[in-house]
Amino acid sequence: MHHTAIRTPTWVSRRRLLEQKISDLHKYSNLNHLKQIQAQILKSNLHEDPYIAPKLISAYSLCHQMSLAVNVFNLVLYPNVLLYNTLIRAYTQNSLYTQAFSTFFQMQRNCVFPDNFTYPFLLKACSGQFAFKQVQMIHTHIEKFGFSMDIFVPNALIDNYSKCGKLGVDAAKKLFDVMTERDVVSWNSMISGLVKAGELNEARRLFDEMPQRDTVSWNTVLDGYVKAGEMNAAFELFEKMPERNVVSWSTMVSGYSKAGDMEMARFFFDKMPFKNLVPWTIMISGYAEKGLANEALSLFDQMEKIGLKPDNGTFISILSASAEAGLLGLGKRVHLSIQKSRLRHSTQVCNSLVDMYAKCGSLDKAMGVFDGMVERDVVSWNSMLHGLAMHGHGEQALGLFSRMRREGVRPDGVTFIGVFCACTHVGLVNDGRNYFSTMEKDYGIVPQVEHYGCMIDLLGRVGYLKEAFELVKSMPMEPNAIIWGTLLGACRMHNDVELAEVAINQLIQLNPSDANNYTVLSNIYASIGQWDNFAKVRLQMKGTSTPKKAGASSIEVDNEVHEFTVADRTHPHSSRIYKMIDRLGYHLKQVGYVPRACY
DNA sequence: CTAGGGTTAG
Repeated sequence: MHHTAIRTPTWVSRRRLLEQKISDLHKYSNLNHLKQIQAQILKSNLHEDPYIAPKLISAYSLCHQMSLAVNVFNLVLYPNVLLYNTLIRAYTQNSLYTQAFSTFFQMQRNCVFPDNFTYPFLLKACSGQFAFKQVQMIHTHIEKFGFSMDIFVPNALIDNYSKCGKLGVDAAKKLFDVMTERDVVSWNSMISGLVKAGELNEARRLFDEMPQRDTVSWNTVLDGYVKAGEMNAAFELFEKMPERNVVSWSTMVSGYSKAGDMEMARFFFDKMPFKNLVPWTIMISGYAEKGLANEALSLFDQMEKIGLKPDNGTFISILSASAEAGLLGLGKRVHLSIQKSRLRHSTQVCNSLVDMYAKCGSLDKAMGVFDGMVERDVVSWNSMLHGLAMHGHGEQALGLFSRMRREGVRPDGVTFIGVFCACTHVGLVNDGRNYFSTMEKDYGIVPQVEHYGCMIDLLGRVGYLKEAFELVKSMPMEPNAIIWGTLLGACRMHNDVELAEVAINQLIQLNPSDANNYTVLSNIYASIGQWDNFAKVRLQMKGTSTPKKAGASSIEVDNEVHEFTVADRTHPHSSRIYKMIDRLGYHLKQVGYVPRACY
């Protein structure tokens, strides 16, 4: 060997060094480190390098820094298919499906053609995220380019189609029927779509027709029975299965829990040969939903004791159940566990915490979590806004809305529901009307039936019944039962019998089998002395059935939830409770409260 | 492809 070794030119070594650093990026996910490297890349003029730019985008994507990732992308003058694929994948990794979708079309506008990787990134990672029309557009493009692809693409299309409602399932069926070659995944995806659409019989027919079935096929049909609440049929199928995995067992646990049979759920849970986080989550959330805080708490402790680390799904699921049932104690316990975990800064988890605290009435704690968040998305703002509005802090809620706009967060349709809810609670009719008229003009949000509902409630409550009714008539969509119900509520408040009759008749038309509506209508006729109409309605009523379960309120005392319905005397301290209510009623009347008139 | 999962008027 010569004593003077051949030196690598500096730019090559620098490039190699950078490449090495970039390859190691995923190990650190350290943002400062990343920015340093990007600066070096820019200095070396390597940002257009078809190998380096995608690596950098992926690294930023892993750090959830999509705006920085997009910056890298925008620096490249002529992005190629690899770069587009990387960006699409980065978007899907960060749950930004709309952006992934538009990037897909942007690449075609720029005459960069999708390759065999583009569709898998788009379809697989976004499975269940696209609306029917979007899947249809992707489908059209695939057919236009006429790729000769493996079975993966049609399978992914069926999967995506079958996750967007009835229309989607029909499209999936069509595609499934024309496929010349099908594997077990094609069948399973199709069956899963039918199960989701509630077409259980059709799903079962296909299942029986399959040339061969794997455990997924069995699990899918099992889930179909569970979703239909047919636990006996589910049990029968479960016993027939040639092989059961953790999903099969979890499906059974979930089914019994949803059916309210926690003993059977626990029986299956205890019998499972292997448990991952999912059955633990199902079981704990199941207990929580039913208000069984102690059972939920002890199981949560047990899960942590055996060394299982809850993931964000576990946290979110249990928190949502705690919020629903008002279990502040359980929620606090979960919060403690979150603070100790590496998920303490997860936006999704914090959003659930905000919602839980707000729904449990602990607004200070909700605000504390909200203020401590490193990154807030629109859901965070919506949760906090709605929490404030729900508990009567209308002004604070509207204040939060202006803060949201100041910080440059784009409100969405849900935000406005919170805003209207706040206006309703403070009685700010003019503000509500203003927000309603500007939401489309200034924010590009087309009012949906829900927004009309809020406005009708707002107008109706303060007695602007005519205006509320005009708004109902002006709706671009068919008013649903909730709209008429809201209007009816307003009529009740302000004793407008005529309009109440209109509303209730609409309700009966929409849902002729609901006996409740006939009762209300007959009471209206009774109250104005139209006894012939009263008799007519009572006669109509006889043909209907299904009295609904009475609405219930609940309160948590010492980790135990007590539920109450109208005229409930089942509680052991019932007489003391009613004595207290009477005293409260007396005091309320003293200060001028007039109970609302009821039909 | 199958089991748990964040905000939504009355």
